[in-house]
Amino acid sequence: MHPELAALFRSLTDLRVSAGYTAEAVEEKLVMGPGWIERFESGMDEPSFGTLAALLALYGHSLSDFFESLDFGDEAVIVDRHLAAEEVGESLVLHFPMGSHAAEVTIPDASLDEFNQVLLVLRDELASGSAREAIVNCFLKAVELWPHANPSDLWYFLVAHAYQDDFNHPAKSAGKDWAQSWKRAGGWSLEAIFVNHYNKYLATQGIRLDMPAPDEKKRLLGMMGLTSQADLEKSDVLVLGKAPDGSEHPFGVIHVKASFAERRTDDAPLSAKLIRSNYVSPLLTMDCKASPSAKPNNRGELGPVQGGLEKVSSKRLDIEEDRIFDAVFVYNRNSLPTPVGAATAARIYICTFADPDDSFSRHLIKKWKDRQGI
Amino acid sequence: MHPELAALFRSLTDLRVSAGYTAEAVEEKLVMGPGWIERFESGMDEPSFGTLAALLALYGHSLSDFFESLDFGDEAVIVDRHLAAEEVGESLVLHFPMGSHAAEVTIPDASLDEFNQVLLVLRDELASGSAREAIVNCFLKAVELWPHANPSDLWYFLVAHAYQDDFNHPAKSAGKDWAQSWKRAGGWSLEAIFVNHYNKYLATQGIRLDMPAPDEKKRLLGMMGLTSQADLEKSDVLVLGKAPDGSEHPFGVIHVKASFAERRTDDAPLSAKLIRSNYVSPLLTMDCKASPSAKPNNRGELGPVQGGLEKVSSKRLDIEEDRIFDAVFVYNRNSLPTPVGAATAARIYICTFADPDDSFSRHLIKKWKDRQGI
DNA sequence: ATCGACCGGTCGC
DNA sequence: TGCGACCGGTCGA
Repeated sequence: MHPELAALFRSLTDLRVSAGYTAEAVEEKLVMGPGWIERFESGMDEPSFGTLAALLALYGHSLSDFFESLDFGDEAVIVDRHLAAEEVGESLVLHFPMGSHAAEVTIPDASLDEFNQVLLVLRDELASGSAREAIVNCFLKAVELWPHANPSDLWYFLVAHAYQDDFNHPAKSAGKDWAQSWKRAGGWSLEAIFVNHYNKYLATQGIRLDMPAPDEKKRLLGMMGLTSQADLEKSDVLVLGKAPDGSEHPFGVIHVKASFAERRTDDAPLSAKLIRSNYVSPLLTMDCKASPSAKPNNRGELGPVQGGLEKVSSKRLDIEEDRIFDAVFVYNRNSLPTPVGAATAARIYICTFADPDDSFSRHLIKKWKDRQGI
Repeated sequence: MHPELAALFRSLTDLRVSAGYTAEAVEEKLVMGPGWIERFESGMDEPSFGTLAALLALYGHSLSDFFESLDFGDEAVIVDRHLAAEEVGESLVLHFPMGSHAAEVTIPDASLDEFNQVLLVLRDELASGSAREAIVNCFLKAVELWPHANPSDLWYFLVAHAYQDDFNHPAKSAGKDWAQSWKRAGGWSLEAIFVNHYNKYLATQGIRLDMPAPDEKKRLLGMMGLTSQADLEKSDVLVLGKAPDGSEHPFGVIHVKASFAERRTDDAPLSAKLIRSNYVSPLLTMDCKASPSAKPNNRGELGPVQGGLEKVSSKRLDIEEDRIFDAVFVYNRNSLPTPVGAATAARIYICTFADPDDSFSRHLIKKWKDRQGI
């Protein structure tokens, strides 16, 4: 909030006292929980026009009286946005609300100009095209400009919050719950991001990722012996390999998740079937998770590695011991991979978007070669 | 929005035109998606103070000038709330935002006075006690006052929205994301509601529902042969029965869900183990689900029954064919139960909160008797 | 402090 | 059209 506006709201106290009301009396009159009047008067929260008008009416004042003394001075008046950015030295600092905190996150070696390029991709494509295209292209622009940054941070702190800023969307879609919309559109976009990022390189290896339409998906899953409705609904991205004779054969399913929570077990039944039939069944995840904080740390949910003194999370054990996926590829640099040499049932790898020739590609290539008996 | 305030916002058009700006030019200057200026000027959306101040600054005006002509006249100025109610004839009409709609839902044979009693329970307990107690007591008050109403509607349209109204909470918790808070606190409260509602009656039958602390829960699950960490984390409410010698024995787990979505399969592995060991493993659910609409219909997610012409949902088949729970008790009068006489693997029953001696209680009592070999 | 499960508006099919 | 899976702030343990 602009400091002059905050100062003006502080003057509400005098108006209230002059009118002979205690804060509690006003809260009771307006049927509010305790403490709201104090918060408005301290400038901590901004009342809506309706609420402010109701308060002033109670105190015998008008909105016009009230704003008479307001002078923003030389300081720029800025629109309040869900996500704002500033350049600090060589870094970019993102500002956004997180729970009750005004959070800030630093993207090193990044400029405001680059930030605006990334944001512009989102805004322009949201105005003209589909949400999925907008999110995919915005994120891919971000990892292209900042290959050194943590992809999970760009996803969780930048793209997610930019998407949830009302004003980045065309006004015709106003009223949407952008947090819920992000879950749907973001989750779906993430699948497309991986397909988009890996396919050009994988094509050189005779492999292709695909998100086919339901009928084609059903046909391909059928070729892998998966015929249930649940398998159809749970499978995200299919993996296809080209045989020496040029024919294409499905040989696995990629599971995609922005974050884990308890939802990691959703895909387990399908994954178990794939693994039993010697198909690939890896999970690709941003492993986004931070506690609300003024300086949030996107530490992910996988926790410490096995063999140390700290408690090992059930999420890590599901993978490294129970092998609910045949491998997990995490695009969060803060997450801890399975240590090299550890004898686990399945492994966690850390990846970035810097080069598609990475451990995930090699996982697919190896399996495709193995299946062909080479 | 108050009509006078909407009229005032419409005057923004003149100020903008006088200042020589097109709507598009302002959107570009303030880095907004297309259409926002028109929405503000049409009174469809309320700008924040910061946004309004930025617009007026651009047009060479001040907030004080702007509000000078505002006169609310005789019409009452009311605070804008997330949930509002009015009495229409013998009914209560609830108003709340739902997606881009201003939604309304009618509770028949209910008064504004009763509504305020229900709301007061919530507000007072949120101010002084825990969120769980507040939600449990608010809902139980609602079903006590309105036993004829659809419990799922009271949960989903009344308690949920009342909880998500910032002003029903003490201001010290401002800034919370109440929609997310509702998911956590509401889901947990729902378990307590069932325990609270059924335990008095079940005690007369030697049965008790319990939500024990982790150590005790672990011990009781162990008695049923459930020792994994996942089973511990997934089990909500335990069912205990009293043997003729007075000793208490766990004989099942109650699964509780406000709504299904894809999350219904989360509990399936635990439930399968319980069923194999001849323990009870029912699901209790509000089956809340409505499409966003001006007149939302909380139709639930179970869809049409088997044997008709319409497509049967996989949610229904999971239960009636795959028996992922040994029975499902739905507190939504709009949901369709398994027809009497249908030969299904497990059944869906509709319940209310009018009398705890219902099909759910009988399900537990029968199983406890069977297990004792009576 | 860390770790866990809670759920519902969204939007493609 | 209605059904389906998408996910993250919350808050007890």
